[in-house]
Amino acid sequence: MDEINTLDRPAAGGPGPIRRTALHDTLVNHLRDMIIEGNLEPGTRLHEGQLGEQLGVSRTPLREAIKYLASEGLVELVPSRGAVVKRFSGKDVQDMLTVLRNLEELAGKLACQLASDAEIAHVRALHDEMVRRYKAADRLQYYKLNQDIHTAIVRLAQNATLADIHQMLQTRLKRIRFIGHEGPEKWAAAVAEHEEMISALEARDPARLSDVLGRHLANAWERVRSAL
Amino acid sequence: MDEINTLDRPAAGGPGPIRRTALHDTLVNHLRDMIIEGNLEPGTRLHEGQLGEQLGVSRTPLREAIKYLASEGLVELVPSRGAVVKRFSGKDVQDMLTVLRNLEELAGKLACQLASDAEIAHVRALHDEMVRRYKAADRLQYYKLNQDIHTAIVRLAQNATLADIHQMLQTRLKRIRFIGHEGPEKWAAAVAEHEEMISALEARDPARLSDVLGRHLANAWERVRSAL
DNA sequence: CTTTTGTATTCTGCATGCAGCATTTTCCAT
DNA sequence: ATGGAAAATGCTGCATGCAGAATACAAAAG
Repeated sequence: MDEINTLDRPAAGGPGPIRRTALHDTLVNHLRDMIIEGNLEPGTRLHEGQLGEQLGVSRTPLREAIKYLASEGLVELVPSRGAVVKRFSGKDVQDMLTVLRNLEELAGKLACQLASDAEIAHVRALHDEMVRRYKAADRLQYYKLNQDIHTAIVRLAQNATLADIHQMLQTRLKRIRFIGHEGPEKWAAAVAEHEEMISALEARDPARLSDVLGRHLANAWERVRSAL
Repeated sequence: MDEINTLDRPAAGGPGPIRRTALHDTLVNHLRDMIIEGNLEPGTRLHEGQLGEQLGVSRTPLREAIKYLASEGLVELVPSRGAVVKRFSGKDVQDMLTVLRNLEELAGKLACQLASDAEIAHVRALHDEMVRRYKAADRLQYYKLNQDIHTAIVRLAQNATLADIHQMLQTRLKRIRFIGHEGPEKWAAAVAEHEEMISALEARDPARLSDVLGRHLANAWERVRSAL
């Protein structure tokens, strides 16, 4: 049992006037996590009554959260039959990676012009930490830092729309990447690509950064395709 | 008074089992149109009671539609204060156009490989019709066909994600473009660019198509920037 | 006249109730 | 036993009700 309303209240007496997160946001995030982490598998029907009871909320805010996620593309609305967790085909994933690749290539170019030295240093720090996790074979933290780095580079482009869409695609793909467990040699290759990314960014070489980001995501498809 | 429930019922006795559009979809489309066409200006508060009465629906489905549009980025949710029509700054528009440009460049490349001759001919037909509207100085239909052509080209890329995101950005920008009334010479230039697009597509020249689509959208910024 | 404080109103957020559609179960005929 | 119709159940979709927050208003103090 994981009632959501309890998660909602922040520790009392915390410093500063912490604005209590609206239930809507909490619900959306919670459901999104459940989908990404596989607690709700693709094709699963989102049962309003049952889910609501499980989360400790009534159907109304739950339905609103579901509509929000539908617009995000994580669930599908079937008239008179509720909502189901969207299932992505192999081609869907390939299509998403194609777009993601193009967006990151753009972000790379922009980042080289717009990023400050401090920001680049921060990305380098993330990278170093990721390499440490890699050497420790800590897959979970490695994945997390990996995504953080991509997100960070995109943010350097200082384009809100770009960042939003990138985040959306990243979220949709998160579940897939969770599954795709590449072997040691491909993992090493991915780390090497990251190293090259950072160095291109530090050199502020847009063409090279864009190029390596593109290759990186092209390879990503190879890494996840086996998982369908 | 434009009650939405009446629009909902299709003409009785029509051929085939026409599935009645769910109210949710109807509401979303209606609100979207109201925002795009400027009936609801940026910054306007979406009053649940008032809007609901005006449209002839209760607050519940209306709230769900608003949440959907929020995820789409057309409205902004303010905790405990409802929803307001999102206002886009000049930089926001510029950012959106930057991303749109990149997406269309990608679509152009893919379209050249994947489109059938018949599909290309269809785009050409749209273009010819658009030119007729241009010569007739029918701005409204010209705009509509203009957007249709861009949408059609993106569809040729056969990438659902690409099409979805493109559609989303196109929608957000629709309102802005509605306002941006360029002078005769810029209008002529836009038509010329379109002509070049179609000819590059017919020649299946990815580099040229990508290039002209990019220039076209770079110029689009010039055309709307005055409207802020 | 401006600022502030207390009150009243309005609106949002969430829960619940009810009607209609979908699905499942039951029962009868073959 | 099997196919099918009809009842029964469960669920979604929408409307309404109620509590609490936000805002608007008004009166009083500076």
